[in-house]
Amino acid sequence: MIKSLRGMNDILSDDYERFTYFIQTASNVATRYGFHFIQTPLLEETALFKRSVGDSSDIVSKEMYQFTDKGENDVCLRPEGTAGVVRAFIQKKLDKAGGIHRFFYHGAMFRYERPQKGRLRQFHQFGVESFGVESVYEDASMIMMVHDILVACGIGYKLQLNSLGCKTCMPPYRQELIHFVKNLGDKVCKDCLRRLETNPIRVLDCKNTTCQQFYTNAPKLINNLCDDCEDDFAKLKSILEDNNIEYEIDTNLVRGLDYYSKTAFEFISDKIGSQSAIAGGGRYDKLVEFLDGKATPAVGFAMGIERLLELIKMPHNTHNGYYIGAMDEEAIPLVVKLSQGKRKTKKVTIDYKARNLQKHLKAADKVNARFCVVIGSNELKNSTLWIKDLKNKTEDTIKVKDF
RNA sequence: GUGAGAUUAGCUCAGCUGGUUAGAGCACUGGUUUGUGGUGCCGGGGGUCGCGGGUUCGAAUCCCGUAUCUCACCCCA
Repeated sequence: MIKSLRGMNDILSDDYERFTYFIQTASNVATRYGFHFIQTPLLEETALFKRSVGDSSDIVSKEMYQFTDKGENDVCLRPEGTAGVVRAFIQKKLDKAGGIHRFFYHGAMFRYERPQKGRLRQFHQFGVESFGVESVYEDASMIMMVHDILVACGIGYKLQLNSLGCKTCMPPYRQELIHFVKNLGDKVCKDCLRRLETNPIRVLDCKNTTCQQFYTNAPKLINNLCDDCEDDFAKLKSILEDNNIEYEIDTNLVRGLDYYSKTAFEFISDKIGSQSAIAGGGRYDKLVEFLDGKATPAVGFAMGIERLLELIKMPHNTHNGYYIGAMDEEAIPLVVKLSQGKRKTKKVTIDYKARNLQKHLKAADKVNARFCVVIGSNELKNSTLWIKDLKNKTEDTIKVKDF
């Protein structure tokens, strides 16, 4: 038997219902915030991700589905959504056009990782990107949008907030931290030593308890922000408070992608295992310029759909549509004909075999039909239909032409 | 990439230290003799016990390998 590739799942029945319900709910919220749908290719030039996400990240250095296509192009399946949207934004010359451009997207992302709960090789994200707004109000608006989407889906969360600083305050801080950790020598774990080379800020988040003891006195970025970043962060907090969004400051929160600056946030859930991040995002003011566009401030977020599916509370499925069946072989053509008419407006399930009434009622139940219509010899003779409302438990016999 | 556990019917699982034709519940299907469901009764189909080797008179059961899943690390949404 041929099986799907590792970490690549089929989405069907209940999962698919929740999947589309989420996409629809999230899209509606994004639309109300003034965002427009954008679809970008699944396949992009590898260089796009190397430059935007950053060579140092695991995502780019070891998790990409990368290959050479028949035209000798170095390409890869997108591991995340932002880079493609930024590329499209620049390619369509919207950076030069100026003004504000707001997009949302959803689709498959690919990372060659070891699968576990909430982590797949092909997974789906819903995300938004906003270009041209420098104000921290937009950052707050992003967070409120995630809040609205999660609330609409009945999902509880915890919001963690941090500021990653900017070109002015981040690099000096990073040097200070590296210096601090290097002074500890080999007392810290080897993961931390590796992080020093790749993403030094990550050491603060190390789960090793002995490492944590050494880091209690480590310098914190939040105390080393420049005036501009400091002001924005304070403002962001007050906007969220004004709008009743609860948050906690997590000075160890780091975004794994190199392009983030200033606002960084993560929505987490304690109900889905160790892969607890259900949404993450922040500001990336330098990325457009970095990808050869005209400098444009930007902010965005992405949500992991598979992780959310476990948490979504769907509205209850109610009785809906018709079930039509026959108790006599000769009535089957009529069943088909009636269903074709009714299907112009309603959901109709039919059975091609003659069965007794009990079977039909059971089958109608099973497909969650509101009405069960049955044609027997009596009905056939009188040109009538027997129809039962399965919800209100009432029944009636009506003329075929009145159906 | 590292460590641990799992894999038996469509699903959830039982199957003792290796011993006849591998079981249950649910699901599916047929009947319940013209006529009332989601919640009755009686029957039926369905498994190369993840895959490949090995040990043995004999393997679902023991050993090795491999794949996948789960959990944790790592990473991140």
